[in-house]
Amino acid sequence: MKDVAQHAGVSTATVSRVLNGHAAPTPETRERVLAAIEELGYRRNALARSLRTTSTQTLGLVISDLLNPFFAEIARAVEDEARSQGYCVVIGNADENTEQEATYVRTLLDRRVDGLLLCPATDDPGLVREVSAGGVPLVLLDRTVRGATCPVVRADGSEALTALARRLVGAGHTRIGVIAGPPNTSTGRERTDVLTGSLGGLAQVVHGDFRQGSGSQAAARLLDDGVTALIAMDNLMGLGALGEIRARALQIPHDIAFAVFDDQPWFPLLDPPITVIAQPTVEMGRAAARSLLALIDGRQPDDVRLTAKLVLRGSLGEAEL
Amino acid sequence: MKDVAQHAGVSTATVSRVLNGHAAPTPETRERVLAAIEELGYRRNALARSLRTTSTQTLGLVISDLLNPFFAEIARAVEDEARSQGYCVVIGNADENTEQEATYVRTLLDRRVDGLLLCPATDDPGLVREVSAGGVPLVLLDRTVRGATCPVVRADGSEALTALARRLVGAGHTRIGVIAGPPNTSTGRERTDVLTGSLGGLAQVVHGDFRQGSGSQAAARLLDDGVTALIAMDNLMGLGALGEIRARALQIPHDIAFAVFDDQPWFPLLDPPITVIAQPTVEMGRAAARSLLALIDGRQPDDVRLTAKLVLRGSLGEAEL
DNA sequence: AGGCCGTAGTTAATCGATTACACATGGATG
DNA sequence: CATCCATGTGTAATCGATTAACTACGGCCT
Repeated sequence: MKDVAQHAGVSTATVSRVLNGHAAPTPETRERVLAAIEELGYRRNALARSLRTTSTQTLGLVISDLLNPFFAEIARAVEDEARSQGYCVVIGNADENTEQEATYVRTLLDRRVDGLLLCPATDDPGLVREVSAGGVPLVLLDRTVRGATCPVVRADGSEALTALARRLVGAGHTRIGVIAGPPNTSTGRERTDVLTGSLGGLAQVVHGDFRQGSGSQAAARLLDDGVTALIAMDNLMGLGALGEIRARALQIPHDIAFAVFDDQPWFPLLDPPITVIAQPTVEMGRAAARSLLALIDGRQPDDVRLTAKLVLRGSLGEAEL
Repeated sequence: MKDVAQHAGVSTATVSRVLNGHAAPTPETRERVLAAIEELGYRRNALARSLRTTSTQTLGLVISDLLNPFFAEIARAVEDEARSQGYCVVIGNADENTEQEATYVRTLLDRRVDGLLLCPATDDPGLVREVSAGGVPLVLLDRTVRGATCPVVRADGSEALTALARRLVGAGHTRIGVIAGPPNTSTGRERTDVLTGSLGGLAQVVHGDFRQGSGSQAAARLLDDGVTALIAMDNLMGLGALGEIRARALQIPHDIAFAVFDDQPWFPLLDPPITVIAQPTVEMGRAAARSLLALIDGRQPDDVRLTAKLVLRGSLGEAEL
């Protein structure tokens, strides 16, 4: 910057003013400065700027698993919204691992992100407290924690799940396998509670960890137990379950009715296409980013609760008639 | 930091020494400092540190499309490797868009990443030159640009593609539809050249843009033209093509032979399972991160060329006998 | 003419770290 | 006993920006 100033025959203060679009500089000086910048190929050091202004124009996003397309879509949406407001997003991948999650959150705080979006790996409020204590704006996304005091953005699947339950019961299923998420995550617990609640005593629950492997194992257990319907509580466990179903050469829906929480572009391509509960991922991501930016802005955004929708495609068989 | 120093009755220099594990401080002073840090909940400002040391311990990764699982896997691998060496990764999503790509690259440079991994959207060397001119370590990943002078990490599909071509020809296919990537990307061009080359005059090529929509459109065109085999040059276009095939109620492999470049976890679940050319995504990501770290370290890593493998699963029909 | 004001630009303090250099202390050496 | 060195710590310059406070200049009013 000193070089630019010298080159243009002004002081660094003037260069800074030009760069920040302040009122002061004459159009003529402005020109000279811009020319010097151009000529020297100068780019301002964002680190120094941030140090001085205590604003990085950066949001942190810590998600549970980058390989899960659900989170990838969310990340994408967050990024879009943030960029449109001049913010940049740093993504941290916690891998459904509490320790890695904490490490990432701390790294992001150390780098002074202006705000943090977190999809907590568990419902333990420890980490959230730590962030709040540091006074950094925080919004929870998809999942919440016990006694959360910050804004939360999530999808509500209750309606869709009860509708699904009603159909299964109506079609005469009496042994319904539920591949549930981890009970120490809000989404894992809530979805399962709603579904088993509406199924009365017909549900058989096995807990997985929101990953493919646990999906196949859970499916194997439940199929051994003789269930006639299988519901996976997220797309990765659904993928695992489908693998197990295929390995046993079972026909959907004839041998087994099947549905998944989370939609994926390839679900309609299966035969039959898979019935799902679709979450509005893009809207979730955008809403979360907006809430966080509002918070950074000093406003106090409300919680956002979007609704997930049951999409019937055929994998439930007669339950869809 | 001043507070910590005061609290421990030492100078900031000593605090800094403790923090950086320098030899100097007495075990006893060290203890006092650590206690003060603990008590005050002090966390050091990474911005200030980076400003002074001119090292951010951060790698930039600009990928073409976060929603493409191929890139998501790569990102994941890069991140793993980087973290294991104490580096953090900032991901930028270019969305197969040159302008957004340039914006992201510049943002990352402004934030003084220690090195940059780039999956270039086109083979235009402009942006690469700009980065090199700035003296920032750069490694290209998956794709290269014309006249690249920096290390490149990619997968070589030539062998797999010729093997695939041989099988198609051997099975008697005479009209083979190729859903190609954009000709201004190295992967788009090279894959297509190899395949059409080994197919003699039997190939019919339609160019897509590595996204789902273009895959369905290209498939529609080619199917209208009466091809008996369809090869998609990446997984998203493959997804689109499958949609079109399904919409027309065509049977694979009876009505149409089908294969895709890129593997995906759900390909084995289709009926029949889809034959693919699988790229070693994880190894690519790790290798790229390693190369970049070597470059940052002042070493001069070689280009890395891994091989993609043909995985036969049944969607080619008799071509697989 | 003298006082006042607005404008364009400069000087220098500051953000929070790192680190070269200076300094003090104490034990070993000639 | 003076000298020297090793060791642990403090002082202050520095990284590259922003910005409050100040100066210089010219015109306007009375």
